This record gives sequence, C-alpha cells and structure tokens, in this order.
Amino acid sequence: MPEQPVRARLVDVAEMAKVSKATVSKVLNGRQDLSVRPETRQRVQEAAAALGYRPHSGARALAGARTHALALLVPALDNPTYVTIARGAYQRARELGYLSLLAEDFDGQEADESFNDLVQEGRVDGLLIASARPGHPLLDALSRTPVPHVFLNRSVEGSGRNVTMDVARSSITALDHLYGLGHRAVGHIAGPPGITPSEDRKKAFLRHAGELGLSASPVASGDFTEDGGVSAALQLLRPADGSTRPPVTALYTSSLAQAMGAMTAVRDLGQRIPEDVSVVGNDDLPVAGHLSPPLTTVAMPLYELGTAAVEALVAAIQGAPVGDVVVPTEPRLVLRGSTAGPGATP
Amino acid sequence: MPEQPVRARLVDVAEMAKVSKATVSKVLNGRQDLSVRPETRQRVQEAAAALGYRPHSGARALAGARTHALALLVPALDNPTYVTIARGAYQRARELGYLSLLAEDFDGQEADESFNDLVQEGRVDGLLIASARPGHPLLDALSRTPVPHVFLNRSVEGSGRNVTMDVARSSITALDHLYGLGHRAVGHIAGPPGITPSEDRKKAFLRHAGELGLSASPVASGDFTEDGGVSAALQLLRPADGSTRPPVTALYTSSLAQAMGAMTAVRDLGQRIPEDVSVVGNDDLPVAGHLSPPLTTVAMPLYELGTAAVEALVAAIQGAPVGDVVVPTEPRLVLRGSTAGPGATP
DNA sequence: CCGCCTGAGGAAACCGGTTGACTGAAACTT
DNA sequence: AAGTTTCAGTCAACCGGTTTCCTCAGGCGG
Repeated sequence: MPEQPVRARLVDVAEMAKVSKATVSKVLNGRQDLSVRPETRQRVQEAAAALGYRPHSGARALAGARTHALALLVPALDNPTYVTIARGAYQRARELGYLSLLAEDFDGQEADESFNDLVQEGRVDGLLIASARPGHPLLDALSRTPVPHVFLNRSVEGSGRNVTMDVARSSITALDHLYGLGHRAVGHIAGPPGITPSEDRKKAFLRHAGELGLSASPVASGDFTEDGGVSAALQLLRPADGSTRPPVTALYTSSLAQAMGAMTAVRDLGQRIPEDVSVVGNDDLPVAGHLSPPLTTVAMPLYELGTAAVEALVAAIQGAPVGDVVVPTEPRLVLRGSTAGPGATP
Repeated sequence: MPEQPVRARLVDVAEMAKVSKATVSKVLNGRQDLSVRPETRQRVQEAAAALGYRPHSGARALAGARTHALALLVPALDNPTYVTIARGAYQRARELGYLSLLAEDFDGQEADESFNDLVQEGRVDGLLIASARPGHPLLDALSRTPVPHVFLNRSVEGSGRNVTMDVARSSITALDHLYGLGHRAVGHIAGPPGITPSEDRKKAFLRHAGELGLSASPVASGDFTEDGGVSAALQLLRPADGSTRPPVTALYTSSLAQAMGAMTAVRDLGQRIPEDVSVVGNDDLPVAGHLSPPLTTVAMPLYELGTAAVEALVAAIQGAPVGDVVVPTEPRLVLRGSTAGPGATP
C-alpha cells in the first residue's frame, strides 16, 4: 500500500512548534508587524524545515497574498535569444522569492489565452512581456484588467515601463569593427517594421554610417528568421545594373538567424565569406561559433536583460513606481571568422 | 482614477443567473451528479460569458479539485527539439482543459527546485518529464511524494509510464538511405551513455549495420551539443595508420546540434560534404534547411510526442492506469544536400 | 387524500493559508 | 498601588471555489 506522506500544512508546523498558525505564517514570511522571541522563531523554523513545509500556492494566492509567480511572454521559443533572457529571468526571480513561468506568445495569437490562463485565473502576480508590438492584443487586455507588468527588449513607447538594452550601441560596435577593417559599403538587415529594438538598431546604423561617411549603407527588412535573412540579403547583394559585384562588402544583421540566412544567400550568389562579403550577426549564442565560417557577432547582455526585467517587475509588484530601464552592460564584439577586410585573400 | 473591474467571481455569476454558487460550479464543470433544466443551464452559461468569468485557479486547487495545470520538464531549452515537443504538449493540454507550463531542468540540477515550486506548492497536477536519466534526483523525489507523471523521450526502464518514439526505426531509416546511396562504411555519433533514446538508436544502428553487412560501423559518443558532435566526428574520421582518407564515408548523428558539429569537423579535416563525407542528422528542424549544405535529416514526430505525453498524463491524473506508449508516427527521411553517393563528383 | 419518489437546486462545511484586531502578562510610570 | 505600555503571540474572519448532504415542490400510485 502506498503510504501517503501528506504534504505538511501550516497547522502541522504550528502544532509541532507549539504556536498558532498566525505566528508560523508571520515568522515564515518574515513580517515585521509581529514581535517574536528569537527562540520561538527558531522553533518555528526548525519545525518547518523538519516537516519540509511548503506553503500551498493556491491557498496563499487566495488569502490575498500573492502567488509569488511571474510569467515571461516571449514571441518564439525556438529563437535562442529568448531562452537566454528566460534563464536570466528565472534565476533572478528565484533569488527574489518568485517563480518565473515561460509562455510562448506567437506574435499575439496566444496572448489572450495566456493572459486568461495566467492572469485572470490568478496564477501569476505580474507579467514580463517580450512579445509586444503596436496593436498587440495584450495591450488591450492590460488596459481592461490592469496587472503589474514590464516590457522587455521590445519596448512600448510611452508605457514608462520598458526594460531594454543599448541597441544603438550594438550597431555602432558592429559598424566600427567593419569600418576598421576597411569596409566602406555596408548593408544592414533589419527586423520587421514596428518592432522597437529593430527600429532603433536601424536608426543607429544609418546615423553612424553617416558619421563615418560610408559610401553606401542600404537597409532591407525581413523576419527575424533564416528565411528573412535570405531574402533581405538577396536584396542588398543584388549587383547594380552593369556591375558584377555586390554593392556592399559587408552585412550586419538584426538577429542571429538572419545572419545564418544571409550567409546562405551570400554563398548562393557564389560569393565567399569573408573574402567577398563579411557578415556580423547580432546576439552571441553558442551556435555562432559552429557555423562555417564561425560568425562574428555583437554580444548583447541578454541574461542581464532578463534579470533586470524581473527586478523592475518585482519592484512594481511591491508598489514601487516603475520607469524605463536600460541594462548598463555594453554590447561587446565577439570576433570570429566571418569578417575580414574587403577583398581579403583567402 | 483607474477603475477596478474586479475579476468576476463565482458568486457574481450566481447572482446574475439567480442561482446558487453550487449550481454555477456544477454547471460550469459539467458535472453529471446534478440535474438542471436546460434553461437554467443556459442562464448560467450566459452570465458566465457576460462577466468574462474565469475561476480562480488557487481557489479551485484549494477546494480539492485540481489546478488544471501540468509542467513539462526539459533538460535544455536551447535545444529546439524540446521546443517542438513543448508546443505539442501545450496545444494538446489546452484542448483537454489543462495549462502546460515549461521548466528547464539542467540535467537534474534544478530538478528539486522545480519539483518543490511546482508540485510541493501545489501548482500542478502532474509532470511530463523529458529530462530523466539514471540516478536523476527527480526519481527520488517522486518516490517520496508521489504525483502523476510520465516520462517522455527519455524513458525510465520499468516505470511503465514511458512515452517514446520509434527511435530504432530512425536509425534504420538513416542507414537504409545511406546504404542505398552506396555507402558501406558509416559512422554513428551517439549521445551520452545512459540516455535511453540515444542508447536505443545506437543499438538499432549496430544491429541494422550488421543486417546490411556494412564493412565498418564505428560509434562514438558525445554530448548532444555542437561540441559533442565535433569531437565525436573527429574520432570517427581519423584516418587509419597509413591511410589518408577517413575510414567512413558517412555519418549519422543522434541530434541536430551534433550534426552541425560534425559538419564543422568534416570541413576542418579538409573534406567536402557530401562529396567526401555524407551527413545525416536526427530530428528535423527549420535550421537544418539553412546550413550549408542543407542537412538531410530523419524527421521525428516531436510534436506528436508532446501531445501523446499529455494525453497519457491526463489519463493518469483521471485515474486511468498508465502504461508505456509509443507514438505511432514513423520517422521520415527529409532529403537535403548533405548526402550523396560516396565519391560523388561536386 | 396521503405518502413517496423524483427532479431541481440550495446551504454550509471545507480546502490552507493571511491578516488585522485583540488579549494576557510583564514591565514601566507616576 | 494603580494605570499604562510594551511584548509576544492568538483568534477568527476571510479569500473563492467544490462537494456532500439537504430541502422543497410537484407528480404519482394506491
């Protein structure tokens, strides 16, 4: 017969420590509004530990306290960028006594589902939203049923609760590197219109291209996927009439997947990387080192973005005023084999 | 002042429909132990819809009913294999009235955390475990505090609750393809020892290699990562003393990442793909099409694995006897550019 | 006409915590 | 010595559902 080591409850701890439920609750939650003798406090803590006591999340949530859970909404989990962010969020949440759940929000389609399941059913205390874009159904739901939240990576203008990285700086870093190698005609593969970090990266790219006096700095947009990278790259690399060589000697892409697509496109056009065309990707992830050639990237502080977003959200839940946050860590160039001077010999 | 459109509660619905809480609860949960007039039923349903009523998950959980949530524990989220599985699980869970949460369990390190946060705190009704391996701390926790669960992909011998795919068939599919192209010396890159699907794939590989009478069928193990693929490939490709050519003309890998690593290794040895060495990967995912050359893979029914696991778990939660399940969908070869006959001309 | 059954729904206990109001004893004032 | 604080904790209501046991009204058979 399977023994039933029933979960220890608050009363069990109380009984064992010879105090009341109230005292146990207050001690374990570290509340100040109660004075306890150190020895009592210790008895309670020992009893809780001995019984392996874990408060029932439903009961806590019900009693008006919080669930101590957050949810991170990402647009696509097969984009490892978000996995890194999620790890940072999970870890930091844990340190702050929260559990971070992960939900995929395929560009808005599942937003209402998630919102209902997680917020309306009272499973979480707040949302980390990485899937925002203009007109996203979530924005609507949030205005109808307010719940603590922050936007990360993709910001929402005027929300006053954006947690972002210095994406402008990433364009500058990439461009400076390519310029230093001698490139004077550089193309940029941007993300879909309306997605903030992508727009910002693009603006910074164009501005800095102007500052450096590049002879050409065309931009093409595409999804953050491999396919998006392929088609955008083909636009940028198509030789001008009468020429046989691509109009740019280097590409800087908005995502890692786009960089992979761009590399495919370059090769399909019979060009070599990096001899004919250099490629720099955005976001450094393990795969980058395993492409051929290994991809030079701009490493963004993704993990820190996750931790910073959690910190901001938890502060908001605890009543602090929110505000826009920019993760202080600077983008960093990771030099690999996909970049070289224009016309380099193999 | 921000209006507070307080969540509708059960009583609100009851009031609006002019019935009692009990009736609303029973109607909405579709219980049979109550007879209601169709018109009453309808009034209740309309009221619930009008108020946008969603039951508070904590309250439900407390009241002894279930949380209607499951958790899927995967060993690594940056492995897109698990993302596909997770999507299948999420979708099917939803259809069955459950919410599927996702938790990363870095090969056991976070298992206890997750178990405590999710199971002990009563957040979920059951676990989908994709991160099992011999000696995993979770197995221990499960025996101490029983909770409905199934193992997927990585099975646990003797548990009688394994949901798996026909991995043996995947080896056969890959090998038949390579054999058909003329390969007689094929190497296999397996996963770490002790991980069931990897062991099974390896055994099937060796058995079928024997059946086909291959002249060589060496196996090397490595992590499921790119690096694991590189080092295993280097072992398999090292020319025998006195030879200048690799001892095998094709490689079949246990994961997609390993295949990417293998491709890197092949190139680093100055060999061409597929002219000198063909490569077949396991699991078909979008990236496979964007490598150079595009990777031939054996597509496994990952999504279906997720759905099947959820079905098994939900059945278990509802008291049905569990049992081992093999997803019926067969592995399928996805032909791309990384395979050709041995010694093919470019 | 009375008792019994059945259909439709209601009353209230309960799940496991949290929380603000309250109490008894000891210590301190005046 | 009596009143007032402070300390250390307790009491009991409450959160929002679910579930078991009832009740009530009407129909039916005898």
